[in-house]
Amino acid sequence: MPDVSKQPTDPRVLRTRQLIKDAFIDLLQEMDIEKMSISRIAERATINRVTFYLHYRDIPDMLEKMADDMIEDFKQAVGIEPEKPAAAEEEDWFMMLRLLEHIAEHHKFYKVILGSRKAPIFSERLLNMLTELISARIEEMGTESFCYKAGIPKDIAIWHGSAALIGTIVAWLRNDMPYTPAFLAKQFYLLTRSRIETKGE
Amino acid sequence: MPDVSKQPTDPRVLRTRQLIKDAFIDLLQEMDIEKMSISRIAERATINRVTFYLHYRDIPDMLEKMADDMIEDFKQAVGIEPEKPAAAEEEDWFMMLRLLEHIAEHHKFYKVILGSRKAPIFSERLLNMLTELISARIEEMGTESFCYKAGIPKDIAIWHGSAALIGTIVAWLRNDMPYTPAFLAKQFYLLTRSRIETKGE
DNA sequence: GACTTAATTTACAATGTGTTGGATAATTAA
DNA sequence: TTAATTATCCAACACATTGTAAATTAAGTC
Repeated sequence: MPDVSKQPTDPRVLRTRQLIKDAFIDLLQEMDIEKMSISRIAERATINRVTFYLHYRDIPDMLEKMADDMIEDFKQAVGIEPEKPAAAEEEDWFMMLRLLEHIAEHHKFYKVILGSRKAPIFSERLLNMLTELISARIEEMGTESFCYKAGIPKDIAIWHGSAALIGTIVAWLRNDMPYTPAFLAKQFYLLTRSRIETKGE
Repeated sequence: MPDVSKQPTDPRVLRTRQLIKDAFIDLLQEMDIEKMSISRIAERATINRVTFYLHYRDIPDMLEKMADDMIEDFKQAVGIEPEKPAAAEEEDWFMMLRLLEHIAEHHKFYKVILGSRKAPIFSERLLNMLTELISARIEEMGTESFCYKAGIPKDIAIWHGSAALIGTIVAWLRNDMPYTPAFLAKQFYLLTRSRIETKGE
């Protein structure tokens, strides 16, 4: 069994996992995930089927670990982890921009992984992450937020906001990104902020 | 092969399909859809495995047809089909209410089918339906709408709105409906309408 | 160059798939 | 009620995929 630790260094392991990932993405464009099999993946990846089992228990396990990696890359790219209790106001806009730019940069991957209705795990994980993010935002704002003033329960606002965010991104990807990240970020900012600031009167 | 037409009348057919549907919903609560097999479904439904093939080609086909039925029931329950260019304003609120009440009435079904991240087909279909719905709404409003005044492209507003709607419903189901349909409809109305009316000044 | 570990090869039992042909039972029409 | 139709059951089949085990080969590390 190859190194299970997060960051394998052996080039053979890296190569194999990359081959598997590429093969999976490749196949996902051709067939439903239902018809996906370890045999097919191994064949497309030009590795022995048994080798697959040295890295993943089964396909769901593979998806799980790939989703882990995705979230990891995502957080790092968008720069969420670090400090930043945020400068509120425009900080949201910048984060949204970084987020969309990161997706645009790897759109080939994200379109297949999120856009196809085939592997819900990925959208699911991203939704969870964004939910935390938005949740933290709203929490930060406290009595400043629109929800508070309008008496809207926070959790409802969070459900609404995170679903709108991921849904907009997915639709944007499915339509082959007809707007620039900056433009879309601006529009989303308008759609969202108008709720939080405007009515506060 | 049993009657393929939309409304089979033979009680044997109705019984079998109901048994399959119940077994499927039942199994979905226990296991990932990945581990779902025709064998298991047939066993749980207390029908012969071969009988399954008399009704559905395979599992994806079964999901497809069940989703068709769901959308059909949904449209009928919410009463979308008929005329009603809508009285604008509060009409939205009433539709949202009927929609949530219908879901609440069959929450056992919808929670499993939508709430579990296992059968994306259903959420997908519902999303499409709601997208059409919201799309029509925004189209109706024309130059009255917030998007128009703020210069937000319609499609972005539609992506945003429909994703927020279905996402909120799914989250509501997953959390075991902590709010009444009426209350949630009201909150959603506030979150949405504030965008469309407020900033229009 | 020796050691370590990944990947390959071959093999096997177990399970699920999709399709037969014929028997049985329920439904419907005469 | 009888006779028809037709859904379901049953047994069996070839086939593919799965998950695991052994021994071997190849690549990477020290």
